[in-house]
Amino acid sequence: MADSVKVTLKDGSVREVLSGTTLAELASSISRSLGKAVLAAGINGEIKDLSDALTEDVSVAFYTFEDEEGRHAFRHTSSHVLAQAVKRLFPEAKFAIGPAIANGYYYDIDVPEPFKPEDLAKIQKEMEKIVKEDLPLVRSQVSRQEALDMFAAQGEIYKVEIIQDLPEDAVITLYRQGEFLDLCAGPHLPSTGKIKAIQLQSLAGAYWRGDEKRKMLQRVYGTSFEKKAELDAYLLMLEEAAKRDHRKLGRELDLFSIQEEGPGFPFFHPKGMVVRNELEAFWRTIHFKYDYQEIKTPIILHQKLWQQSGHWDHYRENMYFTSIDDEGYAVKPMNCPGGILVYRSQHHSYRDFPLRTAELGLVHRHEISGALHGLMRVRSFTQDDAHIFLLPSQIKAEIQRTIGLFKEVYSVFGLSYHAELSTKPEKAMGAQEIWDLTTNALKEAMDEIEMPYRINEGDGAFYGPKIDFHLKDSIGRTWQCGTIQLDMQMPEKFDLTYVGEDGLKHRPVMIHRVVYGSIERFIGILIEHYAGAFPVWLAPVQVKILPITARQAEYAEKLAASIKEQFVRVEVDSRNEKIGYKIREAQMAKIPYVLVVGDKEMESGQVAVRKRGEGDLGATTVEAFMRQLKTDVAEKKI
RNA sequence: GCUGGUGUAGCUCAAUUGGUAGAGCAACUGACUUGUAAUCAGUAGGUUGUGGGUUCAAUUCCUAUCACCAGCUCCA
Repeated sequence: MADSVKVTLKDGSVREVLSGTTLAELASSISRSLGKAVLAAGINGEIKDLSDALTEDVSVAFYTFEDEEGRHAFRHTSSHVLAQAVKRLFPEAKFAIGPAIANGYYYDIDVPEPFKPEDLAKIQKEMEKIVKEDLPLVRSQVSRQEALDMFAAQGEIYKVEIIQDLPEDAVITLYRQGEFLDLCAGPHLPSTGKIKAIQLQSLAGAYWRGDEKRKMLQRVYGTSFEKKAELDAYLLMLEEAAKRDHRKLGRELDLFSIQEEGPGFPFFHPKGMVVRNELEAFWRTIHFKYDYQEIKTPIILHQKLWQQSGHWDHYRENMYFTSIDDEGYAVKPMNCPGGILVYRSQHHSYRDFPLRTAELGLVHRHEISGALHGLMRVRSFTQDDAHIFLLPSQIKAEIQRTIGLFKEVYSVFGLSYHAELSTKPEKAMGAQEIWDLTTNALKEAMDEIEMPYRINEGDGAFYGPKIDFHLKDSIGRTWQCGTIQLDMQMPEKFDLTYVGEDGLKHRPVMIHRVVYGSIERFIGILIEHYAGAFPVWLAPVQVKILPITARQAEYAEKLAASIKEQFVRVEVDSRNEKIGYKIREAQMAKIPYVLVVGDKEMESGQVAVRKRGEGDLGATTVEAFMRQLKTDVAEKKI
């Protein structure tokens, strides 16, 4: 071992330190020069605990709260503080896992009595005490047997299970802070005192190991920041985000409702229906452009169809059934069998491929009550479905073409998304070779166009692998919207054929895909994305005319009539209210254009334009205003 | 479905230890005829989610049930 080692820092500077110097020691001097606390460190690109000692020449990067790595260590340590506080207050508590997550951390804890909301405040107080105690986090390494014995002796059955599941060669480390000891890989902060602002957020049940057959533990969610001001800003941001909640805006803007008489079955009100119809109109235009043909298939179909499709075996618990003339029927949970029957009603040639049939199909699924969520998760929804029949050789190109369509649609709304490739689930139909083939086809198609994606193991449809497109809601939860599913099972089940170049019958491949996903969910996403302020082309009311007094009422009505003639959604507010009041209402209704007309405008034949978000733009001619409006609509902007 | 929480007027919320419900906004009526985010006054509106129970008395306590909220599970 050398007496000194060279440490190369992120900025390229090199320091020479005594061998055995810990990262924490080095960090404190870095911390002073940076003017902020160092929370984590990476050696040669690998995250390390700050208590690690330097024994050879390395390059070191230090992370502060501004870095993902620093924040992660910060939150991770916070979760240990949470656990310690719980242990002090509830000595009989057993601990499962407590990771750092996107904006905070949680800990899953087994307590004899579920926590009450009041307990949160108590726990938080104890956490603040632990922070004040500024307990150092000390790492130690133990053998597997030592760890098992220790946790078994303490009755920490979950820790024992975690250790047992670790790979044979795993390095097992423990962290001690004061009287509290936890199994953990780290990294952690050097001491609890670094955490300045703590906020416990919520309580929830969570199954141990995410398995609904195992015990439900108590999950405590919290967040923490380096400064109180950062915490306050974050909480304020959450409050603002909550104002965008589509369930709240849906009621305030009178777009839709969900009533006790139909849980999970949304009602679309006139204003919501405008948005929906515009989305459908746009959908039809773009599908015309991409060479799709539209069909419509029945909502209720005979049970034997669902038995043949495999839905009876794989999806029955989510379906609604009925009987007609003593025969069993089911309400469709998916559109594919209908699309297949349309395909099968004719002979097909390879020359017609890819054959793209689209359907805005209303499906019903019995989702469990706890899963329902506004428009995002409902029991009755319209999928903007399409079934594409094609030759195996056309798969890659068609997948890429479909991804192109998706990108075009999402970009119109300025939505950001991420893609996931979902592979074979446990409850799957078909041979492994087919799954490998189709899964690889999807991978290849994406890799070739450099489409980034994650892999979601075991989450495919029962008939094939899929690419899912996830969009974010106002508080960052993601919802699957678009999906492209490759299917070689249904064509087999339904004995679908086409006549090939050789004059013989062959089996086509099938792609199922939705862009919006469900119109309902997509509208929910859009409401939150736009915070209810829809662009002009989608706005339920595009123009509101406000006469200042009753004198201009007639002029306003005439104006409205001429605007409406051009298929613009216009309303007049001729109530006897002050102009300020009417403007306030129009703004709160998030109407993009307000036209104020008083005596001046009436005499000159003009309108005073007030644009949402920009305020009073002054008077202009009706023609000039209409030109602007039409440009907005045509460009689908603003 | 599970764990916890919530349910009072159209909306947002009140109602001391149990003493049969109030406010603001919205609605309606009237006055005011108004120049860019709230004019004033008045009227009406509730079997307190629903069904049981305890009690002289229940919005309040107990119980069942429904719906909703957070999360888990499941999924577009």
